[in-house]
Amino acid sequence: MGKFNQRNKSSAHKRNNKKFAPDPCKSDEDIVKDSIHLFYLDIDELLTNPNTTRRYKKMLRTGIGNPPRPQNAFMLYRRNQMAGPLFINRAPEDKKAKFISGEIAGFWNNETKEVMKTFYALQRMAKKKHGQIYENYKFIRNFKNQLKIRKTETYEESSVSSRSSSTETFPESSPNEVIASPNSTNYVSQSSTESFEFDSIISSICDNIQDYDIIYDSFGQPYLFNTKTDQICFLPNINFDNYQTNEMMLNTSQQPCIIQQPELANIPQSYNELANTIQQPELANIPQQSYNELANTIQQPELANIPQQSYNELANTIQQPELPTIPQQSYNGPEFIQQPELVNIPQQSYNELANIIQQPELATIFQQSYNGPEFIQQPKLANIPQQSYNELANTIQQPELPTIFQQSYNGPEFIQQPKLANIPQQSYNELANTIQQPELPTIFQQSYNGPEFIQQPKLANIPQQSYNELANTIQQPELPTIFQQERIYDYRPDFNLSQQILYNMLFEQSPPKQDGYSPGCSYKKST
DNA sequence: TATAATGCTCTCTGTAACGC
DNA sequence: GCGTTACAGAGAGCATTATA
Repeated sequence: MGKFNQRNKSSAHKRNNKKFAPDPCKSDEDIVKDSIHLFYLDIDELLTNPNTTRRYKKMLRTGIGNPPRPQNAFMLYRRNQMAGPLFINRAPEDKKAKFISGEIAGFWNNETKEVMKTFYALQRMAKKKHGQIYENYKFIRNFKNQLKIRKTETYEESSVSSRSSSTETFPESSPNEVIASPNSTNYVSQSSTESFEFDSIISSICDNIQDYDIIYDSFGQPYLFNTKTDQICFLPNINFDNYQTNEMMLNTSQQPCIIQQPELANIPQSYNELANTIQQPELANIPQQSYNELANTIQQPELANIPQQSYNELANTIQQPELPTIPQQSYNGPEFIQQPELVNIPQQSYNELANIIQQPELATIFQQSYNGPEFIQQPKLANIPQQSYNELANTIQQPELPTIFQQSYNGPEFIQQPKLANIPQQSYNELANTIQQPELPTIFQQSYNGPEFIQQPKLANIPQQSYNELANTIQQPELPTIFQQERIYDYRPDFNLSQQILYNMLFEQSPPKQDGYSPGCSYKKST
């Protein structure tokens, strides 16, 4: 469509907008409710920006992105039409968007005033809902020249390191300085075959870690820099990308984060609040609604195949057929809220559970988990079917599983320690690789799912320390190990960022190796 | 004038597997 | 080692209207 036409239609829409202004005698909700227009999507679903879009998926992949704009009347109309029988069963060759858009535009322009009025009401409702989800959202236009700059920045970022989302990360390390360094006399080792030197350097780091920094050249290649001797060491044996999460967390916890990218200003507010709490603004960009897609993105199809709303299938996946006895709605979203008959958690049932799994000391933990203030203040969330936990305990014979599930409902720790919400969600990949227990990431994902997260952001705050403590209690040391790889709460305050990364690399269990970069990346590795 | 959604097509880039 | 080919993944473009 040409610019000229678009400008003409733009003026037409202004007329329409005035024509279909809010009705002072009727709310938008009533307008929609009274409409006889056929809706092929649930109204609530229609009003919500879909999570199947490319921008959403990109945000899942990169963790960076601004909230989508609220849908306008035509977009709502088009989306509804696309879900209708006229288009949904159409052959792929007839589904080209360029034709469909025109076709739907034709429908739109021929619609009655009543239908138009309905969709303008929906537009206002969508905007309202959008405002609830993304508080303080403000649309920031991305001009073409800015886009070009941003693309360049993105290219450089990707070629430098996926860890470094901004240049503020390492202001003390100028890439130019570093790239010249390998040619200098201070350069220690560049060949991966020089393992002896590498080992000796690592040994030196262990003894004097505070003398070292990590610096990067313009290709993103990390080097070890001895601040006392000014020596630079190439680190061929360490995949720094594995420590992305650690660095991100350290970076934001120890250094002020300056957001220069305009798109970051539009972080959904609900995530903003979370991020503010945990002092990790970049984590706010992680879409929390869909871990299936995340699993798809991270190329772990087996994770993606675990339906999050279904414990039956989960149980099948992990080959524990007895798990289907877990009432599924109790863990998930609106269904749970809409089933008021599931009331009153008998406290002793958790004692019994603990007894059954032969760890009486857990009884206390369980009771706390289910009796926090939220339980009292949010009675509808208390609707956890009770006998199910008994049945679960009777059947599963895996004490850690019920424990994990219950964590999802948050004990007092959660309320009293909101800052412990720092579960890096991008790290499910590494988590899944590490633990090799597909049910565990799935379980954790449950904790973040569903509308409750958006509507009740505090419910997302799973206290991670409690996992460690819990895991210690039940004598499953692998659990704290898993989480420790993903977070650093016990970082050394006397270390700077680089030293902390080194510290974690050297003294913590190495995360699984990953590909250096995925196909399609338009940058070359340094040689 | 970018962008909200959509699904297809095309282009670009990197990698692997070949043959020479 | 070099060139070619095939493949995969990512991203842009298209086409629409309304909006900031």
